[in-house]
Amino acid sequence: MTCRENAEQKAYRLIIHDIKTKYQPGDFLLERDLAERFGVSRTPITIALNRLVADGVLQKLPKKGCFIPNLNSEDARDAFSVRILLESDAARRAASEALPADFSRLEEVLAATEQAIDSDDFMGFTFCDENFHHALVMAAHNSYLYDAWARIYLRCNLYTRFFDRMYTRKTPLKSGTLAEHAAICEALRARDAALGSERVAAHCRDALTYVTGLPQEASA
Amino acid sequence: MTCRENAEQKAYRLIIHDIKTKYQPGDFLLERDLAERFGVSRTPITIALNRLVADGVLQKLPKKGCFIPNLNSEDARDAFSVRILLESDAARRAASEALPADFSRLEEVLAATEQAIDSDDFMGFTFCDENFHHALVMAAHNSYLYDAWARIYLRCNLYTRFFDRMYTRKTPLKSGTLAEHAAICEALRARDAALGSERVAAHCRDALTYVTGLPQEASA
DNA sequence: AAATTTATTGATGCATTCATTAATCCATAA
DNA sequence: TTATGGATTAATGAATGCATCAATAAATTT
Repeated sequence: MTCRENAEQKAYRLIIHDIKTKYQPGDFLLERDLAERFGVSRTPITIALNRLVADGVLQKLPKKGCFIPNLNSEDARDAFSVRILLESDAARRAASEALPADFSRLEEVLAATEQAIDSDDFMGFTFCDENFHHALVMAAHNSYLYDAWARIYLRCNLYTRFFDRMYTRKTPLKSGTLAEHAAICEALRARDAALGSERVAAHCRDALTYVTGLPQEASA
Repeated sequence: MTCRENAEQKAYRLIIHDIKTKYQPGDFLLERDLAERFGVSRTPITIALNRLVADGVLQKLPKKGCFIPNLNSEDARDAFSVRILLESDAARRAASEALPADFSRLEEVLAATEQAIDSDDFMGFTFCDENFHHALVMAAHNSYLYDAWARIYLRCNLYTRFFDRMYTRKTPLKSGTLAEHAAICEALRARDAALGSERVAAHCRDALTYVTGLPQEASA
């Protein structure tokens, strides 16, 4: 059991949170600043930043530091195409591999999503959305697939968050998302691999459209 | 330009080399030992080890350290299935996206492979084999796809190396590999996405068979 | 005045030191 | 003989200090 949280793990988690909510493309993340704000020394910050560079979330210049990369719509398409490839394949596998516990988890998340929508809780909705996709890919029961997917999903997610903030959307909490999630779940329960993977692919394409179907080109 | 190599980058590179040639599943990698042998302090070693844990190459126990995970044939199948998914998709994209420079690079590697086989140079052959697959995925011109692929390829490669060493193979340097690589290249030149991706998938399945088609179950 | 050189500043890169903790060994008692 | 408990050891976890380098500002030269 990995019970207590490391300083490095804490730093990793908090930095991701800051990236999602505080920083924007082009910003440099200063080690000393992060260390002071998180109440740790520079060492665990350095380690966490290097992990994020390896994750592709940050870029790094020697002796200059780590920064949020500038992203264009071509990047978004490339990233989402990999996510679609992995996540639709996960659905294909989940259709045959998912266990009762996986379905329970998926429907637990669906219920929480519904509740977040009812309470008009945007943060809660976003959290549930992420949880659903994680639960979906975990239901494929392939840890290598999950690892690869989780990385690209994190990067895709950052795009979405940046665009959300750029246009200050507190989206209408579209119940469309919930319906699509439920439809995916239904296909998996029916053990229909082709339908499940196609519904996931379509759902991810929607997410890409949500990101790129906007006036953008904000960066170089 | 990222010209000179970092202590951390050096550590990362040398640790991977040691994993491929020196350590075996179950072994713990001691930071002090690595630091002394590489002539650096513990700090860059710690960072490199954490990257390798994030890569999935190593596992980590709190206050115990990093070790080579024990792998079974189910792991190998799961890992290779992800590699097949990504690499065959890369071939599909490369069929339409590859530029003249990409074909030049691929054929340069093919020539080097032939030379390594002629000189009965096992190390050189292995190096060329890796280079071909890297060049292939790079020809897809999707950096996100390349990142995801490179990670899973590294892990698959480690399996192969471990089994090579476990059975002390200095394989006959099968020209079969070269022929398959050439056939893949040919399909890409013909801009035949379906044929290219199928040939890549078959080639990767062969690699999986090479790893799992052996008396094994050597570990828990 | 413009350009080039130099000094200052502030950041990362890395080594070192201290703290923490898990495993081992050994002595002692049941 | 076996189990238990404390001391020891050796490893990671984390903080600090120093070196290095890049960017900026200032000063000097052309």
